[in-house]
Amino acid sequence: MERTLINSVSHHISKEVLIKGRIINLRKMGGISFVQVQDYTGKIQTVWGKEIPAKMGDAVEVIGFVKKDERAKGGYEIEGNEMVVIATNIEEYPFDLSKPKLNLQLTTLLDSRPLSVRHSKVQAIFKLYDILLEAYETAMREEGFTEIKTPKIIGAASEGGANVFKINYFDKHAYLAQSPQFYKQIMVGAFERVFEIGSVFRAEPHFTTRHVNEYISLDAEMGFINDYQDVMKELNKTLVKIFNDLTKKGGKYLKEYDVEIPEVPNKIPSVKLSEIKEIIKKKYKYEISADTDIDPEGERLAGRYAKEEFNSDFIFITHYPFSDRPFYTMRSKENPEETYGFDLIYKGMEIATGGQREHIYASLMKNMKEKKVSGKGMEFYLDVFKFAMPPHGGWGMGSERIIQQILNLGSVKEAVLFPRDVKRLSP
RNA sequence: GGACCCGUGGUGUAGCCCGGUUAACACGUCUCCCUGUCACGGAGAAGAUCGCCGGUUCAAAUCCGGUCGGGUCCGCCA
Repeated sequence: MERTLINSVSHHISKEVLIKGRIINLRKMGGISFVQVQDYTGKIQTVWGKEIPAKMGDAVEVIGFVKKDERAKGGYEIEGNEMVVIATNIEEYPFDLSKPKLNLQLTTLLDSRPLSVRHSKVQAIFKLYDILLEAYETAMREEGFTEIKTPKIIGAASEGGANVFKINYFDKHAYLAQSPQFYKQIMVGAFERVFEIGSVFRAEPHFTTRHVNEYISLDAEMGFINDYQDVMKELNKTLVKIFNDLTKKGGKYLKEYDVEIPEVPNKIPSVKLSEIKEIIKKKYKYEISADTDIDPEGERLAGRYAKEEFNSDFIFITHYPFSDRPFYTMRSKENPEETYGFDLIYKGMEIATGGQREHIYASLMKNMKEKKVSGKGMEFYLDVFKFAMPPHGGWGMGSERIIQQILNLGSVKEAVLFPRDVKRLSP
């Protein structure tokens, strides 16, 4: 007998079907029992008037008659005739999968990830993430971007910092890429518009709910731009598409977390860093010192300002000082202490960084000198600027942070299947 | 790197400040009852040397010291 997938059971009313899946709820009521079975397409209730050979969590095959019944969730159920246990638990589950909420400590949730991902509320996170990845890819392709994959084992740190993992590489040392920056810029010279969905590694010992040491960055880089605003417009357009898709295809997953996604504005408000500091000081009586970047509390307040003033969950902050940005950032023509670099704040948290890059070889050299970047090991990158690189820019966006913010997750680690942090290398 | 916080049955918590008979509650597990449950309901049972070591005390989950493990915020970032 052919297997029927649970989401198409309704097409087989009054017929006998075979379903396969996992028992995710089991209610014995005496003479009648209800067994909820889940496969990769959905859940359905099966009803039994006899003894059931399986227990909670078992993988089973069920043969039974499909009938419409308003008493069952979803309106359909299967009157079970035969149940075969395909695989059984030889140990007790460490927590109860049948409850709508798992109610676990983050540590427990992650330690038992192989089992906690079996809970539908946990699955919702990763189903939504799946939609996000597809949406980003589709949106970028529609805009003429070519998907690239760049090396994650590299010979020199792309941003000079000390925050790279050093690894052994045969008889040499190598580093794990903390960004595809150099490679995506190089590829602008070939394909003009490129994007990458890939892992980045950061060796920073942070202990927060918004950091992990390995995450998936949604990168893009585009050429022949007029200015940094072209980049922001493109990112804006991409976000509109992504969030539309998440709303359209992710409804049932969003519902698990009781959230709705408001529309992304067609023009996300944009404020200069120096201005937002003034606004936050005046409006919320919170002062950020003039010579530093905006701090997390400042970001939260910037998010609040965007909501109150523009009814937007998003806000761009532009013109970061050159001292805070990497050497390849294009400096402002009006004020060389400022750059054409921006951050994107979503619901009070930074989710993307981008900007226009310096494409003139001589200026790049000058900037490196000022920042005391040696350039050793990155000649392959620097030299490409001797060969007519067009004005260009791009962004890097934290994919897991988007999901964290959409679902209001307590930690970004909930949005990473097997997160890596200072303490966690397993599972 | 700086500051703060937490370790109690399988899970989530209470008790700790103000030391005192069988360490409490909820969920799960096991046994029994239940023909419309889906946070089912009812009756009963098992399950914890309170992270570890030492000290104070007649008496320590509780107070003190050490140690190990973990977390949060800040810095930095996505």
